[in-house]
Amino acid sequence: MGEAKIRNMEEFAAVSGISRPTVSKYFHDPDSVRASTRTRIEAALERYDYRPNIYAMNQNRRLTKNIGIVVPYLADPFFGEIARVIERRCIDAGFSPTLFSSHGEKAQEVTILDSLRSLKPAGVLLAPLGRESDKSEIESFCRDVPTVLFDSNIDGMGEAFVGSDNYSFVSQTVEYLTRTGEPPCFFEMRNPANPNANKRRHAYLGMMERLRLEPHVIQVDGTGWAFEEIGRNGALSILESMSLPTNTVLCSNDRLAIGFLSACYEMGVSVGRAEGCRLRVASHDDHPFSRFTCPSLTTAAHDYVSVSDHSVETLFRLIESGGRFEQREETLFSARLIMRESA
Amino acid sequence: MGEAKIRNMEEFAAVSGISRPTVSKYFHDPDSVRASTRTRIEAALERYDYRPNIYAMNQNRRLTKNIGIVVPYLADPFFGEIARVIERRCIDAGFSPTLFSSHGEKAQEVTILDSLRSLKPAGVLLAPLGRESDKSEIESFCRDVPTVLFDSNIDGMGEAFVGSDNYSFVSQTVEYLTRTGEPPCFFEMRNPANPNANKRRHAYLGMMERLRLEPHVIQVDGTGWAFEEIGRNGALSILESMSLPTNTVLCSNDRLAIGFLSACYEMGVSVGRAEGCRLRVASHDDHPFSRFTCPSLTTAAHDYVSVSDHSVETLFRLIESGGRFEQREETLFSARLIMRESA
DNA sequence: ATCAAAAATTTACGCGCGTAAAATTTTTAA
DNA sequence: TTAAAAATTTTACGCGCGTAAATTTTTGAT
Repeated sequence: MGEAKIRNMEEFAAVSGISRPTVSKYFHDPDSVRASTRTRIEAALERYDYRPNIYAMNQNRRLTKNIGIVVPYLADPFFGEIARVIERRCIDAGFSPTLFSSHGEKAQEVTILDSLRSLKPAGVLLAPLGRESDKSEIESFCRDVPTVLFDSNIDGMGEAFVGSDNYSFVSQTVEYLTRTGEPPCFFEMRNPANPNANKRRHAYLGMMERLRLEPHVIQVDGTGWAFEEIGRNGALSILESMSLPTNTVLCSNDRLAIGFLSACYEMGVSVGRAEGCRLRVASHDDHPFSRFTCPSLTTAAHDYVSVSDHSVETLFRLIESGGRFEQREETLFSARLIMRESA
Repeated sequence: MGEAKIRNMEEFAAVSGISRPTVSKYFHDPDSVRASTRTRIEAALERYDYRPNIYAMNQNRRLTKNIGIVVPYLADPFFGEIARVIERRCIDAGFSPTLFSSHGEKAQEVTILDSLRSLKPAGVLLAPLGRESDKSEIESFCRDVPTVLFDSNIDGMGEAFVGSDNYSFVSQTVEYLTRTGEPPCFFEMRNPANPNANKRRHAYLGMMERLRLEPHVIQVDGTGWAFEEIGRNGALSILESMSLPTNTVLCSNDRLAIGFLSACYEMGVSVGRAEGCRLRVASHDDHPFSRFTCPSLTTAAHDYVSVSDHSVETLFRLIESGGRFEQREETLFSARLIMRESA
C-alpha cells in the first residue's frame, strides 16, 4: 500500500510482472488465469491498491456491465424506494447501475437518454414521465439500447413492460369500499402526467358500471409533481363548497390522498371507518408515508418487490437474448389491499 | 437525419469535411472555430444527428465537466429534493452531474467513491452517511478528488463544508416553544447515524441551561433509516406509559415527528397550539411532507436553496482554484422558524 | 501587392482499457 | 520421452476522443 501510486493497468501489470492483457482478464474473471498468475496479481494488489477505470473498461467492452435506471421523479419516495431495490438487485447480479431522475422534466429525460447512449449500457430500466415524454426520442432510444419499461407503459416501446395492474388496484378498493359502506367517488387530477392515472379512472368507471352504481369523478386542477399540494387544495375547495357527492372518496394515488387528508384535518372533517366519522378516504400505491397519515391510509399496495425483481429479471433475460425479444412482453402485478384506519 | 448512422467523431468529421480535432474544438466551444467551419459542422449536424460520447470525452479531458453528487439516502424526500436542486444548478452551469445514493450502507458509499474516481469528476458534492461512514476511505478520496461536503460534516475532510447551523434550528424552536408555553423535552434516536443529531441535542442542552430550565432528553431505540417508524414506535410506548415529562415535545427531525404525530393521532392525543390540546410537537428540517401532517408541523426550515446554491458555488470556486483551498471553509446557514399548527 | 502576426486547422500522439490472433507454456496421451 | 492438444499468455491493434505542436490560412498594416 505504501508504494508509489499506480495510475493504470499498464503500470499495475508491470509491478505484478504479468502482461497487461492477462491482468485485464483477471479483472474480468479471476478464475480465467492460472493459479500462479492469480497469486502474483493478488500479491501485487495487496501492495498497490489499484482498481481498473470502469468507464474506460466500458468504452471497449463488447457488452458492458452497466445498467441505466431512469425514474421520472426521485423526490417522490415511491421512486426512491423502487430505485433502491432495483439498484441492489443489479449490484448483486454483478452489474453497475447508474441512476437518473428526469425530475419531471421532458428535456431532462431526453438529456438522460443521451447520456445513456454514451454509457453504452447492457440494458436500461426506464420509468418514463408518461404523457410528458418525448415519444419519438424514447422510441429511437429503445431501438438502439435494450430497454425494459416499468411503472408507466408507453405502447409498443421497449422490449418489455413491467408494472402494476391498475384494474386490480381499483377493483379491490371499490369492491371493499362498496361492500363496507357507501360506494366511492373518484378523486384525481384533471390532467395527470402518469398514464396509470387514466387507467385507474377507466377501471373505476368500469367497476361502477359493473356494480350498476352511479360513478362520480372529481377532477382537480394543477400540474407538476406537487401532488400533495394539488390534492390538498382540491380537497379544501370541495369541502368548503360541500360538493362531495358521497361520504367515501377514492383517490387516484396516495400522494393526492395525503393532501386530501391534510385538508380534512384542517377543516375538522373526521375521516375513518370508525363509527361517527363523516368521511372515508382510500387510495392506491401504498406510498412509504401512507402508514403515517392521520388516520393511516387504506390503500391498494403495489407489489414493489415483484415489480422490481421482475423488471430486473426481465432485463437480464433481455441482455442474454442479445437485446431483443421475439415479442414485446407485458407483465402486470396485482395490488394487495391494505386496510388501515382511513376507510 | 435519413442518412447512414454516424458512429464516432471521425465519421462525423468526414461527412462534414472538417478534420476531427476541429470538430472536437467545435463541441468544446462552438465559437472557437471559424464561422465558415461552424456553418459546415452545423449543416452536417442537421443531416446526421451525432453527439460525442461524453464518457470518452471525459477520459481524455484534462479537466472534465463531470460533477459527482452523493447523498446518503435517496428514498428520503429531503435528499431527493436537495439532489434535484443541485443537479439543476450543475446543468445550468454547463456541468454533467451524476447522482449516487449510498442507500444508508457503508459499503455502498465506498463503492460509489470508487466509481467516482473512474468518472474523473472535476469535483464532488458529498453528503456522507455520517457516523457510519468509512472515514479513512473518505479521507483518501478527498485527497484525490476536489470535494465539498454538505449536510453532514466530518471534521477536516474535504476542502469545504456547507450545511445548516444546528444551533440556530434548536435555539429558535426552543425559544419559541418556551415563550409560548411549556419548555420542550427533546425526542431523538439513541444512536443517530447523522452527526447533525448530536449537534442538535447539544444545542438543546445548551439552550436549556442558558434559560435555566431543566432539560429532558428522550431517546428511543432503533437503527437504520426508517425514522418515521422509529419515531412512531417510540412515541407509542412513551404515550402508553404516560412518561412524557412535559406537554411539549421537540423532535430532533421531521421524520421522527411524522411518526410521533401518527402515534398521537392513533392514541387519541390531541396535538396543537390551540386551546385544549394535550400536546405540542415541533421539529426541525421542514421536510417536504411536514406541511401535510395532521396537524401541520411547526418546524425550523433548512435554507434548502442557500445550502444547495452555496454548495454548488463553493465547488465551482474550488474547481477554478485547481481543486485546493488555502484553508478549509465551513459555511452554516441559519434556520427559519415555520409556525404551523402542531405547536 | 507584400509580409509578418494572428487565427484556425491539421498532424501526431496519448488516454486507459478490451480483444482477436499469434506465440508460448502446460497438460495429456501414447 | 515426445509429440500433439489444450490452456494460457503475449502481441498488436482498436475504441472514441483530447490536445500539444506543426502547419496552413486569414488578417492587417504597410
